[in-house]
Amino acid sequence: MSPSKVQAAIKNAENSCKARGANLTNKRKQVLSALLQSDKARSAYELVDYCKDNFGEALPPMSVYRILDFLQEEHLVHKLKLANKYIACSHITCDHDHGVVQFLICNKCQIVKEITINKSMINTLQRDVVNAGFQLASPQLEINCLCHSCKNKAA
Amino acid sequence: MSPSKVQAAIKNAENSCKARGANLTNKRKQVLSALLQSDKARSAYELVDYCKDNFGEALPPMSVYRILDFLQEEHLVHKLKLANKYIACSHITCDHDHGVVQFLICNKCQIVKEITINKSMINTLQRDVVNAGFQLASPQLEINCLCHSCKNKAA
DNA sequence: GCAGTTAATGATATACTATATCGTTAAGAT
DNA sequence: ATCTTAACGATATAGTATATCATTAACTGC
Repeated sequence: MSPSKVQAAIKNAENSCKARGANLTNKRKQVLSALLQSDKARSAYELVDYCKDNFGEALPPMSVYRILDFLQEEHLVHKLKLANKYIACSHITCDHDHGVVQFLICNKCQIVKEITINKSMINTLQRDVVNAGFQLASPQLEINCLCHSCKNKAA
Repeated sequence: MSPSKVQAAIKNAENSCKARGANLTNKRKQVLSALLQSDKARSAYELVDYCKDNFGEALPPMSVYRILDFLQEEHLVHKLKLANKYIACSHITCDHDHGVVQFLICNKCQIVKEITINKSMINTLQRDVVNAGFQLASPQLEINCLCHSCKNKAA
């Protein structure tokens, strides 16, 4: 994402936090912008390194985890459990309705692609899940995939 | 699963391994039966404890991981990445066609429920994924859920 | 402004998940 | 019987995450 877009997204996030009575501090902004700048998901320890390299901040892992918790509570960041990595929520920069977004995660290189699928599909799935006595944690699924480039390498 | 069913499943697994030129050793059987006996997914270290308690075997973690790798290669065990835990593949005990099985994983208690969904749904998803330049690693999805019991506790 | 309180961060320890590597034992083949 | 490979043991270490207690910063009411 371009620097100006990152700045805009941070500004939006700041306002959204303020509206909820929360405080987007400098360090929290750093972690969020590290995720916004990245085209792929980052692990907590990668964020530690990133902040050290780019902001000169010796942010310890514990702080990064705390900040990630905060950002998740504010719905600014999402944890991909399939990869044990974190991404900035896409709605930060684009809030008009795109349908239902799903995460495709490459099992090899862990690049993440977000695709939109038909809403009725998720509704159907949701019904099946409820019939089984469960409920969806989120309409966004994490889907184990292989990306095109890794598929070619594997061949 | 009842002890007799576990025994039957182990027997099937043994034959399937033999047919593929692999060897289902005693320790591998122990790990597999630990998973078959469980109604929920188990972590590698839980399996270490289970084998110690139930078979008197001091199976070190490294061995359990090796055995899990083997069992996955033989398609007897599946790793749930959402939970970092392992389950016995359901087709071991029941091989007739049930449609497409999906894993519902409770984010709180990590109980796992397998449900069957309409095959056309997965086909549609698959098409979307391919259009995005990716491919599904498996038709079985891991789905972040909340189970009924944990939902009630939370309320 | 300042004491009291809460929010944020620092520091340290430790748990949990997983892999790398090298050595040893057991099983099967010629 | 030796050779070879598969299986397993032992140890070290990497990677992910949480618990806990101390300190600092920010905010509140007076």
